[in-house]
Amino acid sequence: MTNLEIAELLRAVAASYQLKDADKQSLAKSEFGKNKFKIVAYQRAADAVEHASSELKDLWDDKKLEEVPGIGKSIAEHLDELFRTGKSRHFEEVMKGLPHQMFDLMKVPGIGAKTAYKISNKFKSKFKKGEPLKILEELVTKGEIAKMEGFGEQSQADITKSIEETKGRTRRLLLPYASSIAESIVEWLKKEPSIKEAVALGSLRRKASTVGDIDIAVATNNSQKVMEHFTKYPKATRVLEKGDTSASIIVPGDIQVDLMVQSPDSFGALLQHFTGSKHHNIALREYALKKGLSLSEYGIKELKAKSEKLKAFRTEEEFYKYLGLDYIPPELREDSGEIEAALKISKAFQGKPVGLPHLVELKDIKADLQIHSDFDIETSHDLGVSSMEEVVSKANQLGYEYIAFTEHNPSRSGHNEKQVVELLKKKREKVEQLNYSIKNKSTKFTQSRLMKVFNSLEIDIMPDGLLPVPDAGLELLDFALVSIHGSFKMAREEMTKRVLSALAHPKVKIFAHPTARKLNERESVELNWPEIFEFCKKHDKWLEINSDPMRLDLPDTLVREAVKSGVKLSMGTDAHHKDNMDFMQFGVSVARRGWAKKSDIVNCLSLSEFKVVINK
DNA sequence: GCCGTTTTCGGCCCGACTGTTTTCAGTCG
Repeated sequence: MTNLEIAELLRAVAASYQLKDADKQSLAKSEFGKNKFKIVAYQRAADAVEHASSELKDLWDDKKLEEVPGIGKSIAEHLDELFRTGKSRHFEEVMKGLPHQMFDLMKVPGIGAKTAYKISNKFKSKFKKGEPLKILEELVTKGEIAKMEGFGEQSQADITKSIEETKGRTRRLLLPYASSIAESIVEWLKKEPSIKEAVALGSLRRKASTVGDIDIAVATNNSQKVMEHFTKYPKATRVLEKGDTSASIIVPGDIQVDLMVQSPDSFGALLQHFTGSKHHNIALREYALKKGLSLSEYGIKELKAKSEKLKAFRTEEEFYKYLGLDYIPPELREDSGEIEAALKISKAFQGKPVGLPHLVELKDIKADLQIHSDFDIETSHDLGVSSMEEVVSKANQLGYEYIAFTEHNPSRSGHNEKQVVELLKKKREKVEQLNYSIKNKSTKFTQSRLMKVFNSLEIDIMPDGLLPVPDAGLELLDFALVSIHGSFKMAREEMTKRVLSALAHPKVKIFAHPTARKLNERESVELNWPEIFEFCKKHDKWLEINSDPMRLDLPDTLVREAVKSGVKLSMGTDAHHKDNMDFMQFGVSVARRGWAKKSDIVNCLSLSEFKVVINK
């Protein structure tokens, strides 16, 4: 079972408990609502599973299920049974008597447990044949839903539109795409004079690898006007909600855009609230409650004070400060220990330096360590389209001290070993020429800040762990990257062996895009990460953070693990065009989300420092 | 059902919006 399937199962269990609570007739009054927190617990567990960095099955193999926050003894036991026997008697017991189609209906926004139950129960026989969502579509088309008690024409129409939008919205948005949508909406908002500020928040501000919907906060003293203006966004295909302080629209691509407004005086609390994550906010509010404070998007309330006067904040910094916390950068707000770390008093806890890390920033980056030029060495995969000279000039603009050219290795079919070595000789000569020009500040490079171009190569890791380049070819390189480009589906231990065998070569320094995932397209390969980390640390190998927005690989959660293990990271844009070198910002966001500091990243070393570590 | 540097018992975030109700339940973020 995949993590997603398990998460769906846990949500189904949560929904079942919800219905049990609601079933007043079969329960004594004292029983009513007693599952309230169990429901929350199952929902939290579902979220945790969905966002887990490893396959749950692997964690189960290693007996580490309970290490996932949100999974305790009880759920771990049920999952254990599920993995061993293929089912859990407890889950089945809880869901007994409920039409299983209802859990499919709940995937439609606006349909929760109760609505789903009512519909699937009423049309039991119809749902028996065919796909639940198709049947639901038929029902709304025939006008059957509007006839039900508690429903009407409006709710039926909403369901119709939601089904349609669900179909269009199967993928999550990559960061650059989400940013551009948000930018154009912010631009539209700023045309309304009463808007003092408009900022995109949510997962976009936290720089999550993908974005589900777009959240925007506005500071204004005239929310009425803002609501009018926002819902008239020319590209909006539907207005989902429009209230006094918040509204939602749908834009092309079936993407939901949520807006919240607040007065400039209280804008800090709204920024904090709407940036999330949901789990960060819950944890923060629980922490505040213990101090007798209640948090919301409006500000902070003293619970004891009789007046319950609300304290307002202009900025987020003031908001966190009032709680006795250091400012928590948005990238860290995932409820994964950031609140504890931001607690000032804990800084000297047990003599260990805790506290928040000083996260790496884009300006700290002095190099790009994966770039593909158009220099043709008859590669196994796609060549770049910019010349080495164009890349060098772009690197100068970015203020880098050094870069590495990492074209793919010459294809193995079509070349014998001797030919491969010949091609690599050609490339080495070219790089040497380039370095000569840079060093002597030839006319093209008079302003050059860039001091060195490294001769590298991105080499396929063959299924047997061997490299398709002979030693005589590897000798020509300053260092090499290795990466997986085929045979992705391999058992974890076999895959681990494959990778370690390739990494073991002395010329190999970097494991590039280590999980080989492609967002929305391809899942990660399975690897024994603790073993990989241990090997890298022991042998001075580096894990790449590939900054291409469709990869972002290592993923943030694994970056965090790597950093904890003391493994060094290398940043590369994987640029196949000089303009793609701007992707570095996305890689830096991943590094920050993984709590990486400057010292964790080899690209932050100066050229002279880098020259030392590259030969270690 | 989960969780813990004021707790292994006794807590568990806080609010907005809508439709179909006459005062709230359901859903969402």
